[in-house]
Amino acid sequence: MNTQIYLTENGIKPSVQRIALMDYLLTHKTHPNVDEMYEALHEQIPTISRTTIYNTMKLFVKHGIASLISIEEKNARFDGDVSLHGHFLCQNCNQLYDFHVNEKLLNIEELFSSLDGYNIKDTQIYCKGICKNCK
Amino acid sequence: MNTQIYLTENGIKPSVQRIALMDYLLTHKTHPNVDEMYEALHEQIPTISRTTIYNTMKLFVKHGIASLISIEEKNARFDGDVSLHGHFLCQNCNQLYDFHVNEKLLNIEELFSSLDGYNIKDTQIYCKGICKNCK
DNA sequence: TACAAATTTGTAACCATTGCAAATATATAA
DNA sequence: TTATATATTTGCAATGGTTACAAATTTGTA
Repeated sequence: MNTQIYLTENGIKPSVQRIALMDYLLTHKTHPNVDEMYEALHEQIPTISRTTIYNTMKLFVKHGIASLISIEEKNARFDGDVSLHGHFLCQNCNQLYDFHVNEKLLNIEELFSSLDGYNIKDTQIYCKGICKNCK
Repeated sequence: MNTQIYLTENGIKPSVQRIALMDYLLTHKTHPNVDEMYEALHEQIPTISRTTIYNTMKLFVKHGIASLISIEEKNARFDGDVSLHGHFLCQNCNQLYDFHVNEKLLNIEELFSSLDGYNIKDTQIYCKGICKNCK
């Protein structure tokens, strides 16, 4: 799917920087932080600034085409996959894994039965512990 | 239940500051941040410092008797209720609500079926949106 | 081409959190 | 009790991720 069209369809005017950032998110499932995106895009867009990345991520999150992952204390991470899935942070190797959430539990109404009448815009499921490789 | 015994049973040497902080967490379900705890305890313990609160919260979290809630970008919040439940942040009034998670879904194995072999120490479920009062 | 609006950029500030060493409190041994 | 070692607390300085802001650049439009 064309990234430029994807941005436009989601109400975001495409620019060189925005396209490059969304491309990066969609092709790197590493949940990058701002510094990692800066280092990665610096070569192809030498003038890119961290402020632009912060602004763009905020814009993406507002329009629902990126998720803010706040599982790490220090850094915000971002994910271009906005389908409901969980994130597991290994407290030993610091790697961040996606994990699948059983489809039959995706029914938010049932899972969060006490939130009737609340307008839920974003759901995040975080786990911390030790991963298989580090055990 | 006596807070001093509760700390001891969880491997934490009780001190005036630690007891006061755990007492505060257990009697105030407001998910306070460090500043709020500092302001609240300053009167009864005039010498208390923010560093002590940070250190103590880290200790509580490590021993599993408090949860770190990182749903807000700026501030860390803490919860003395470590049973699995969700947190909802209203993006309008900024209030943080607890919400009940259906008991039959508490089976982590089923919910997180793809995390077999991982040692899960902490699970957090966050939602953001607009609360009933603000709609 | 000229002008207006939107976007990007760099720098300075902000501020929550941590590092660190001195001060204080607590536990232990003689 | 007194002396000594250990643990805890404290205040201040430093860190570093994020944001504010205004200038510079790019884009859209007439």
